[in-house]
Amino acid sequence: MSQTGIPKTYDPHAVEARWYAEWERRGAFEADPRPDRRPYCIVLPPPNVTGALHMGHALNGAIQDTLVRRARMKGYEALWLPGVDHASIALQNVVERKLVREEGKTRWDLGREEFVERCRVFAEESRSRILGQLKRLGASVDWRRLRYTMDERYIDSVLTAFIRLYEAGLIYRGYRITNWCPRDRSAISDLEVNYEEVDGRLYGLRYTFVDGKGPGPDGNEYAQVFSTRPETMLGDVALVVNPDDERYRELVGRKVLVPFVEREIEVLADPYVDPEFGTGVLKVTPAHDPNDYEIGERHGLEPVNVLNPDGTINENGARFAGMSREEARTAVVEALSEEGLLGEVRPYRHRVGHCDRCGAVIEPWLTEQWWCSMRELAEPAIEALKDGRIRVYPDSWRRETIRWLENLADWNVSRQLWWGHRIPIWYRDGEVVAAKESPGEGFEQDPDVLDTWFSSALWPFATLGWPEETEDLAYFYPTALLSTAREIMYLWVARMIMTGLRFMGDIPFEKVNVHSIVLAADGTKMSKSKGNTIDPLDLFDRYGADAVRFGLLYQSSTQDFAYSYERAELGRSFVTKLWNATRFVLQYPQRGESREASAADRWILSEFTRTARDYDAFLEECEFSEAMRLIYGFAWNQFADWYIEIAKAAPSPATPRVLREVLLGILRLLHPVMPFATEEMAYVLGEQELLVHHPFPEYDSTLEDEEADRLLDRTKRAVSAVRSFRAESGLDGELEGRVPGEVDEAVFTALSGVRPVRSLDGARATLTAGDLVVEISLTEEMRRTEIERLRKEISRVEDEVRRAQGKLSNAKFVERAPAEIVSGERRKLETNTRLLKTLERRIEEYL
RNA sequence: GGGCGAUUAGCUCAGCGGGAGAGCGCUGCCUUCACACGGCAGAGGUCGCUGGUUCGAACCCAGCAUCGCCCACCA
Repeated sequence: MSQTGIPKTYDPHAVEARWYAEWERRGAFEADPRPDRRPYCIVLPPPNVTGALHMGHALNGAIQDTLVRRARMKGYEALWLPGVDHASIALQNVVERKLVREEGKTRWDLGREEFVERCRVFAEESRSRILGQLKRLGASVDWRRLRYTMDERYIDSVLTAFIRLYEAGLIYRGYRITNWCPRDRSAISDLEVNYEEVDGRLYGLRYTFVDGKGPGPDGNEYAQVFSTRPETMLGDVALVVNPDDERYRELVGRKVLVPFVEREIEVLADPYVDPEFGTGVLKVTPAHDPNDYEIGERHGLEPVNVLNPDGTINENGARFAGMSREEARTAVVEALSEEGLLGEVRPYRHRVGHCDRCGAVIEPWLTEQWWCSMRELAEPAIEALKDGRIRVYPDSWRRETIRWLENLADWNVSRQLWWGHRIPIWYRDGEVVAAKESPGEGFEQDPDVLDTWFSSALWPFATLGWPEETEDLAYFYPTALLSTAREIMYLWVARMIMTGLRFMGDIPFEKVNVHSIVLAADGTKMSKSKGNTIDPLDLFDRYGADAVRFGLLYQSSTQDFAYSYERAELGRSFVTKLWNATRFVLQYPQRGESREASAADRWILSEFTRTARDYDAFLEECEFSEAMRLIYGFAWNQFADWYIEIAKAAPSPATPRVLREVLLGILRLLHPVMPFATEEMAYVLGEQELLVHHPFPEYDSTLEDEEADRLLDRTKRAVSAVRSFRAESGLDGELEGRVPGEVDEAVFTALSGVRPVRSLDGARATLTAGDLVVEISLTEEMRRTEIERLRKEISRVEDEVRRAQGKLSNAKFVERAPAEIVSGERRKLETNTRLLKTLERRIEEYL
């Protein structure tokens, strides 16, 4: 404790909870349509109600909160709209695992209704935890407007969207090869499959001829193909070779036998086959491979399905029926081997699809699903990205998204899950009706639910009331910005653009900020299984929410970054520094004179307003790291290190006023980033109004003062030169010296400890700092060391002169370099030449 | 197989055409009345490699190396 009665170190814990409650109590984050103000809206990417917030949420929360608080201070009616996502497949997975773990039951043991109820309850609990975490972060969201993808109005939006697309012919039902997850017993979309390299095997499979025409072209009694999934041979309906493959000309049209199932199939010709791969013969299993399905279509082959939804072999698999896919693979290979039908088995590294949610190996499988036709939806989205109506930071992601949209396949929107929005399609005796509720007696609803991203895709307008034409929607849509990690650019962002343009006739947001992914401290991805996750709440406890937020923004860029605790420490030190600056300013009387500002006063105001301008511009361009570096540098290195020191040593009548004004300005600039600590400091300073309601500092050209800037720049250099000299020579105490021209004499004298004298006789040190010279009187004993020092200085300045001369003597440089660069070199040459003469004169005098 | 990005001080990262920067760490001095989560002064980089463009390259271009990440139906 000090005389101010305020602790030296800022303690975030009590302060944070207190201010958040106060902001809420005063409705500081509430926003409603107001015609007299411009709207600014950010919709929070809804966290999944599956668990807790992670570092990505913390970073993105810090980004959004910073932008929305800044907009609020700038006088916008700023709405940050919160919400959570029911996360269909993810939540179902979590609940299913819990069920097995705690009760040893599956979802089928419970039945659909009971299971969905369990999901609902789990979501409820998880959701309240997440909301609490958002408050800890300081998120300035309007809690009155909290939305949930499973609340009644939202469900209505989802069903409306589905039905409209269905009626427009953009949603249709169709048999296709889909990505089937046997563990979830559901189809998933292309985007939910992760391909991983695995070490597998290529098995040689032999099919004996059954047409009695004798051996094949290679003299064998069989045709051989290579497959990574031998168990799928049970569903083979043909073999194919390339029509141009000379080796197999005679093979086309012959019949072979599929072992075990005893099916006779034909060898066909199809250009899809690559003669270079394996034997150049391919087996065709239309029900279990997308390419085979296409080949089957071309040749009018009937697919044979050999799998059950859970991945076991079905009745078409003869004696393998009932086995799991893995067991069947082993068994088929063994059986082939016994019958002499197994060819070469080679190790083979290839990519295998895994379920994004549960990790199970995906089975391409022929099923009937609901599809959303994408081309018509994608076109306007591509346009909006191309013509810049939607800007993306960084721009490279705009181009990536366009590319993705241009190559977009239809979207499988149905899932054979229980937790989610039930598809609003009803059947009765071959009749199919799209309706939110049962169209009448005897209708049965489609059992499937919608892809969770189908509902998320409507987020920016469904949360504002769509399909109703609400005032909110009219006022806040299109929203200002969407901030997200790039992982969900396609999964979510691209789809919001498509649905926004489709249903609202306008883009959903003007800007997209694609932020970094926060990696673990070792530079790898954080994952629970690796145990390298960092819990933001732990960080808040250790460093305070403001420090963590500052650290995250300081490190945020377009590049992924390994989380570094140092950045949180940096933030914490910064908060403490500001806290102590506040304590310092508090010692001054609140009423300051407004007249008689010194050069130093004018200088810090000039620096401040420029900082405010550039800082704001960085935030506008989502350059958070740059913005943090800038404000940190100003507050610490200019305001605290120089101006506060000047205020102590050489104050003017206006200094108390300027100190307070600049400190408050810094607090205002930083409030969006570090809301709690800055609010507390403003409060401690006696500000009546909540900082939340203060105006954001604007650039004021009348504060720019070139003369003061130049004077203080020179003064600071002169002071530093003396300090360096003191450190090197070990000279303490007061010195006598000549004040160089064009420096603030009072400041120079006070901070350097040099007492000004008119003229110096005898030994003296000649210090240089850029273009200025400081002379300090010395004792005779120091003459020797000064000569040494001067020699070094001379050699340094000589190098400078040579460098400039070299450049200027290059005719091409003078001719082709921009005029200001050339004149800049001339100026340097001049000042250094003058400096050199001075130094040489001194050394001559001493020798 | 395509595409994108990275490689800068011991560490984590900025800078992206005109003389190499920050934080942490390190060295020396300073317990001076805002702050030792501090002050002052320092040390420390042939900016991955090889070519090219340019009066001038860490920065632009090409190639190479290493490491990431996306996308793609080769059995």
